[in-house]
Amino acid sequence: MGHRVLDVRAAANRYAAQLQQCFRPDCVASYTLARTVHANMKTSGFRPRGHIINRLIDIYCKSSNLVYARHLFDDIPEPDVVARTTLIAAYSASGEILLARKTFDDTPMSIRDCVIYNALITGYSHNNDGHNAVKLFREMKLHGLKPDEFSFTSALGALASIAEWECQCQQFHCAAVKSGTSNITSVSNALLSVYVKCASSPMESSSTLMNSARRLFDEMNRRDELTWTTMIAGFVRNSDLEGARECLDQMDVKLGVSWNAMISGYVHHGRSEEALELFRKMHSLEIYMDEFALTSAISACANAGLLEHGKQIHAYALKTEKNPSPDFSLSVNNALITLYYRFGNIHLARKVFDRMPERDHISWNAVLSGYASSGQIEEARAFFAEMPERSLLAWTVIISALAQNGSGEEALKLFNQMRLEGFDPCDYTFAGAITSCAVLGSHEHGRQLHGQIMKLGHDTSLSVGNALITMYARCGTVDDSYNVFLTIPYIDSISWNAMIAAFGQHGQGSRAVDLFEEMLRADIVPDRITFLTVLSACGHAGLVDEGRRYFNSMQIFGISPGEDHYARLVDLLCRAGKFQEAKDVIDSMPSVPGPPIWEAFLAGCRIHNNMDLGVQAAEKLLELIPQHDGTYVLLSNIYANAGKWKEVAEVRKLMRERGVKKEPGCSWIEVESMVHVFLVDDSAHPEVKEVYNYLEQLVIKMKKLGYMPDTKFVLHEMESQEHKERALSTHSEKLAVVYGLMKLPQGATVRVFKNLRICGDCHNAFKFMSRVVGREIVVRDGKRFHHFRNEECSCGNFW
DNA sequence: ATAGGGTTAG
Repeated sequence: MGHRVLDVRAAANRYAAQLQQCFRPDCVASYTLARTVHANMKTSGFRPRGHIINRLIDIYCKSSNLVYARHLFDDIPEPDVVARTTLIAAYSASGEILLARKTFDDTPMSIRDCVIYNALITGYSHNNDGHNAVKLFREMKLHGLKPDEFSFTSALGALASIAEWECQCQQFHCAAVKSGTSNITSVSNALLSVYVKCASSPMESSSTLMNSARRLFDEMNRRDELTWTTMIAGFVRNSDLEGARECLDQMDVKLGVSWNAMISGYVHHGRSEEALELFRKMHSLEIYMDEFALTSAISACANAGLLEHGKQIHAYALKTEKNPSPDFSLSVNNALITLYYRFGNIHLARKVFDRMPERDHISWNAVLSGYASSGQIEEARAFFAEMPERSLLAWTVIISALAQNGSGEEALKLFNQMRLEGFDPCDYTFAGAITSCAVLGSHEHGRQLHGQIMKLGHDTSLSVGNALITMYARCGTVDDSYNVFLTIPYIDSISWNAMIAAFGQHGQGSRAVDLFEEMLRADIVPDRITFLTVLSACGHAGLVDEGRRYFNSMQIFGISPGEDHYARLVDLLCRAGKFQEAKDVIDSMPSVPGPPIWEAFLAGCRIHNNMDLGVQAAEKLLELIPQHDGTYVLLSNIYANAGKWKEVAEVRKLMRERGVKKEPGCSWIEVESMVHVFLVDDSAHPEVKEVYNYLEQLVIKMKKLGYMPDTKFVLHEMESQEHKERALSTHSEKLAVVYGLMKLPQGATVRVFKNLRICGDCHNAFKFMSRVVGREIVVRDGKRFHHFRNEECSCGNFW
């Protein structure tokens, strides 16, 4: 009997020693070893109990074999508090906070100790449930347990994630001092961390809290690497990069994370050069660079425009990836995707994405943004469809991308679908939807959205404001644009640009110029876009001298004119008939004039019926881009106006031979919204009638030539008439209506928005259109339907 | 048996 007890004891000691061996850095090896030891126990009939079974459970937990650990646990008749704590910690680490809680609740009060509380507090802290962590901290005191340094560190860690800090961090500080744990480094570190995190919260007064942190730091009698690192991160969070750098430089032994915190600080504040310099220093000191260092360095390259450096880091990352941890690739690869797509190399970005062993929503969003920002709308659409889960961001990106690429209808459809799927649009999403309305010229829809935006309080958003300015301008109510411009609290150069463009598009050149001058007086620095906008505004309003002057003033603002600026100047001069001067400008260009220049020149020739120069320009253009449909149209217009019908036919033949495709059709919603614009502007501009008369003859002429007119044709025909300039700036939408109606399917109904009445002039307009289209047009006005056919008009009640 | 630091997308 006594022998057997001794045998068992000896075996227990042997197994305990063997299990001790399992604790090695790599979990895999310890797990296999533990299984072997466990198997040996079974074969020799040894029943593990007490600390042996706890050890086993611990090893299984630490090697992510939770299920196995649970089986063992369930076999114990009365698991002690140690086994329970192990399990709670394991559940917490794998995010199973409810199971952790259940295990805790199953534990009898009598055996609960400080450690089991600590384990669950940590669990809540790791699972971002600060409230429950703090609640549990209080409960343990109520149960008569004295919180130790672990309790304080965990609870303080949790505190950083909740909002009502201001009183709590002081309270905790006092409690820690009272309990005598405050001079323990881990507690002070956690406290420091809470202070600096609170300081960076917008709700707190940052300087006070930062001072508390500093005082605590100075009073600490022992500081470890984490203390310094916390201070570095704290300074970085509060935008004091110099303070952070001082800390880093004072550290004798720098942790990897100390470098990382500093580097990411530099990246975050746009100081990419300094970030890369530190990164290089790390490299030369042969400090191991983990995925965070690599990620920050790569995004520094992306921000600083250093593609080659980024590629080098990529190569380095691949080299050191011999022993990849599962999430190594994730953040580094995400940064790489961003790097490549920002340089327009979406193919490389996609390659990185395709090779990733695992992807998160950031990877998906980055590639989607890559397609979107490079205008590859087809790819973006397909990619969006493939996405396993779509965040609000993904929706926003695809909606804005579609809108900016002219697919307003599809963008709005997606916007509605998104809301049906329960997403609440953010201001960026609304901006995308508003842009869609702008693209469609859908005034009513745009106004409805504006209403919703105001209700939800997004109307102070800059991006929404800028989108609204453009939308109202495109929909013909430039005064609404100006109202928005005056109302949004913060405006940037994009707002100014949008507003100047709005005036320009409406032929209000002098208002555009005035606003530009006001912008300069307000010390807003104009950018390339500003000048493009101002130059085209001058062009539409015939302000030749001003345009020339602004063009020459660009250098003062440190902007060298690009080809697009030259194109605007050429356009301006040619519209005014100053062909010689335009030619001189083209000759003075620093680069070889490309398509935009000749397009502007050709358009000018078209207006002034200058056939010789026009044909020259068109030849140059067709050499450069033989597939551009606009050139053929313009050229045939020039010939047609000179009565050279044979040449017109030749141009059209050439076009067919080369397979030049026609522009895409007009969709239903576009028609709907344009009719709206048409009706609004119609009453405001009585001279429209004159335009109709001309159009009517024009269409007849075109049909004689054997083809259906399209928008561009109509527009350019207009320009050759007396009222060309005015017409171009104010009537283009109305002409687009004609175009839209021509593309209407047979029997389609045009809906008119109910706050409009169909009155005299509109009747005439629709009558005219039905003649153009050569068939009946049905217009719905509230409940009433109007039928317009050739000459007469009939009216009836629908119900 | 339990604790504290850092990162990427519009």
